[in-house]
Amino acid sequence: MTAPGRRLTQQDIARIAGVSQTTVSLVLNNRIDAEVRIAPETRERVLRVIRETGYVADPVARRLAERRNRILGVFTYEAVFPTASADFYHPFLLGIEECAEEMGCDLLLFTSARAAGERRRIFNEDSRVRLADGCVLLGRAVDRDDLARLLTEGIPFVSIGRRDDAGAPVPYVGADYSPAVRALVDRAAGLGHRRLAYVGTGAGAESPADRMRGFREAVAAVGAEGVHVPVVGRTPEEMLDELSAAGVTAVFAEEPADAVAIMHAAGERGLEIPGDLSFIALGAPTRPVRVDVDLTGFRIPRREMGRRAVELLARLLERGGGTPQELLPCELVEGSTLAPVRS
Amino acid sequence: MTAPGRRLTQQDIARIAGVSQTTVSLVLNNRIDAEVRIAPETRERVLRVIRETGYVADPVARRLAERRNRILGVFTYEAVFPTASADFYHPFLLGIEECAEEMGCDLLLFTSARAAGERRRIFNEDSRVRLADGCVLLGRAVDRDDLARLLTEGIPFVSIGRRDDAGAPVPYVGADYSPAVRALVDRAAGLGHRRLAYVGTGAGAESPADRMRGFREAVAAVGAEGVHVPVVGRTPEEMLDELSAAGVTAVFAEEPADAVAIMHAAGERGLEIPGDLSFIALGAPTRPVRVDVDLTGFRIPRREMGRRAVELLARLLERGGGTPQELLPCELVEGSTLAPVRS
DNA sequence: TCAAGGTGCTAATACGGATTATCACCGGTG
DNA sequence: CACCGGTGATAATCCGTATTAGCACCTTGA
Repeated sequence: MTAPGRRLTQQDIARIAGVSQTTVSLVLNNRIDAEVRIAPETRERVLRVIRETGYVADPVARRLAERRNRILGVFTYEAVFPTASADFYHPFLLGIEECAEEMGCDLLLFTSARAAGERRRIFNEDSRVRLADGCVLLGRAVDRDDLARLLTEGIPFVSIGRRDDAGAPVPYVGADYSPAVRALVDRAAGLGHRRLAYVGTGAGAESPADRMRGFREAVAAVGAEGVHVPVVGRTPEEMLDELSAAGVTAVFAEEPADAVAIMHAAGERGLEIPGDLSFIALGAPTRPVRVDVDLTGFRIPRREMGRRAVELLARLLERGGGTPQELLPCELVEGSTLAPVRS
Repeated sequence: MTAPGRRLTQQDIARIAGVSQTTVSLVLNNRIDAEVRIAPETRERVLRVIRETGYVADPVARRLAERRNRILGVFTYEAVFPTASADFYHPFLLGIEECAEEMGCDLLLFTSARAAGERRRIFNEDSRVRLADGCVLLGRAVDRDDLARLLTEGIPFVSIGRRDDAGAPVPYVGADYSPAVRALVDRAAGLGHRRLAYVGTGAGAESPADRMRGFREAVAAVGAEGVHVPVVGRTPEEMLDELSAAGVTAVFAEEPADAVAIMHAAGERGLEIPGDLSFIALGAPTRPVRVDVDLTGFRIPRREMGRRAVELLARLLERGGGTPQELLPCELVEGSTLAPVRS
């Protein structure tokens, strides 16, 4: 039926339908401007050939000529289908896929982006970001230089997760961590907690920084005392020691997995949770962990963030201009690990 | 540094360096064949301009000139990032991504493939399969007509999962279910089981049919008795009734989730597992299920299948021709739900 | 009978880079 | 001095699609 070797082109369609390549292009793009006219029967004939042959325009050529191919790129610094953090990224991708599907766009995963043995970079020897109309960035730590370059090169993109300026404002859809953390601190304070701890880095990327900021502000506002317990290179037991020594009654953990680990250590020491010690998880686990309690905290609207990012990207592509920046609210999760402080 | 409006082209570089666009291209591609020569000083001059301007070749134009995308399509009949069957498809995708990454290919997810409200089809009004160099097919039930059309249109593809001929042989990477099931039946027979049951459809798609075939052959070979217990529209209790009535001592379940459900029902009736009733799971769960026992059965080499599919597709694209068909062995899982039959 | 105006389509070109065919030049030969 | 082979570069094309300018052809009206 079809020639096995070569891909069908408009030229082929034109030849079969007995018209010019131009006509095929015009029919395909439904150009019925006053400028250009195609007789209904010609149009039908061309459409029939297209239907019969299953012709599809080459997206590359299309992109070269038109600057658009209805392909949205998805760049992730980590593998898209990882084993470890699958649960964390999955909802974002779900949202992205849903929205792309609704908009009739295909998704291009830049899996080729890794320079041999190294970390993925958006711009490697022959970066292919431009194959897509625009792209969505996903990943905990987005390279600052990559961001800057995306901006200066004018490549349309939306980052999932708030990003500070990188020479210029960065378009993003983020989770509004600060108010969520503040609300939880307020609630803890309302339950009598006066010595609160923030467990985590609280810095580095924007999202931990946002949480930390919310924590500090709220603690100051309610006149409580807040301590920062770093987590890198320390065992749950060590952290628990520090918490106990500081007389902390409510633990705010950046990473739920840490909360779980410390809770476990606390349980081993005979502490009751939340009676003796309350735990608040600030987000979703980024490493695999068995969560068997109903942690108090908030839900990162990951799926919605994915959707929104694609929506904003689409808007960027259509109308251009502007630097969309949105923070989506996190929904509080009641849970059962926050209780009134023991008198 | 970078021109704000337009992107630099080879033409620009050529103008600045005082050479032709051809020369720039030749220098860039390091063409030092005997055919083409560039004087060292000219080459240096061009390279300097490139360095100074930060010029990078437009990958789109590049792809147009070569005849390939280095884009591999991934077509899934269900959403790629589903909530329900995530666990089942994930390993395949993991393998696909790994391999694509190693080969420097990007992955195109055909998210646009769904006709409004309907099931996904490869060929809908404006199918975009041809966007990619070739594609990998994933999904339990692959549409027969779609397969046939892929074949007649000569679109390079590899199916994950064995497929029967669809007018012509279909390229695939499958799991070798039959021998795996046979081995398990042999083992059960060796433990004294004489009345075995196959729980599942055992037909429809190729993979259940392969399992059923393995079951039937092995049962016949060892001179045991095999019953087929259909599963559609029946409760675990009903199936358990049938199993008991037939005096079955070993249950081979196509779908581990069914095994778990029936085991649960059996437990409720005071049956001991595997003392009173053995269970063998023929694969991985395709619906979310809480598996708290260590099921005897086999492991579908999903990740390997994903990898292999991409490898074969790559080979198909390079050398062309041939219809690769491979079945990867399933690794037996010892587990703890198969025991000697009670005397 | 010829300009005016509309209709239906196509030739030419752009997009940015890769490739092929060709060309100008120079020193050395017969 | 005509010829030749090697050197260094370029003009011309091509890849597949979109767009623009323009060309035949047909009707109408004067």
